[in-house]
Amino acid sequence: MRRLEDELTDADYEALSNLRYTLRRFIDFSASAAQQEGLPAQQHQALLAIRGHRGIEAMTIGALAERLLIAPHSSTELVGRLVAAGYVSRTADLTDKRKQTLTLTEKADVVLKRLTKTHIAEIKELAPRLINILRDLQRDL
Amino acid sequence: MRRLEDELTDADYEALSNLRYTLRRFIDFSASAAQQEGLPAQQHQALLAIRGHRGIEAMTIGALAERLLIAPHSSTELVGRLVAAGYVSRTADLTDKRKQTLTLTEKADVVLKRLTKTHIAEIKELAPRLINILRDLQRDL
DNA sequence: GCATATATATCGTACTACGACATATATCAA
DNA sequence: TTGATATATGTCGTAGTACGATATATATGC
Repeated sequence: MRRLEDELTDADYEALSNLRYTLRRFIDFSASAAQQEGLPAQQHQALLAIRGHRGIEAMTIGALAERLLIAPHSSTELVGRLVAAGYVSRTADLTDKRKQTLTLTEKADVVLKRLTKTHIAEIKELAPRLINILRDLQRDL
Repeated sequence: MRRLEDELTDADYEALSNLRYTLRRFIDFSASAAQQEGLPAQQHQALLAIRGHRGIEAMTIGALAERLLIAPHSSTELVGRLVAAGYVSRTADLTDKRKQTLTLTEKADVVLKRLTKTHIAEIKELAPRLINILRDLQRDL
């Protein structure tokens, strides 16, 4: 379905712009929902990453950094804020004392549960639209 | 397919966490690509929004703000940076002198074209994975 | 032709990630 | 073991960007 010349059409730019707009709206929705619960967006995502972490080993500062695509020392700071706000407890790993294992507090569980329900509902609305945009872009190039 | 209780399972958190991770990777890819071209991520997205803008009327500061979901005066500042860097020209609208119409410079066209090609290629890779994650989440709740 | 609304602009502030650097613990080779 | 190097986390100052508060110019409606 791709045209022979590898030039871009107005429709290509428009489709990509629409994708960004759709993503932005989701991110904006998410940030607002988190803010209403008193959580900055990054802290919410950290909680989700910790809660959603699957694996034998517990979540650590470094693993969180990888999951959030931030530098390890940025993860340290983020966790510092979460601990200060009472959302996360941090204890030294028994087998490797350099590592800090992270656990959600009851307070975090409650808030995250509410937020997750809201988000899944929002995604139910968003997904069809997003899938269409992605299909359009896939068809191209 | 929803369970009777409206409780969330570990798999729900994990799926949502995976979605965020996937989105982050795309955003990170995009920011890196833009940075390589010397553009901060927000400036890249502004250029895309201007170029991808469809409609009879030209893009303005206010319309850009709406499209990027930022406050009008943040749009002013963003455009200020773009003009300073030679990516955008700003001229007063003839019919409404309050408005500033925005146009991409040749420099911006060249850079944005390269970035857009790269992005469409990346989306071709990303889309199937993202669509699967979205489908999983849709099935739920 | 005044009152109000709209569009854009300016300036100081706050938040957060980063770079540079530091410390503690592990690991590995000799 | 010991020492060298790597890994994990932590600290502090800096920079970038969006915002709030506020200001100005132009439109619009009565």
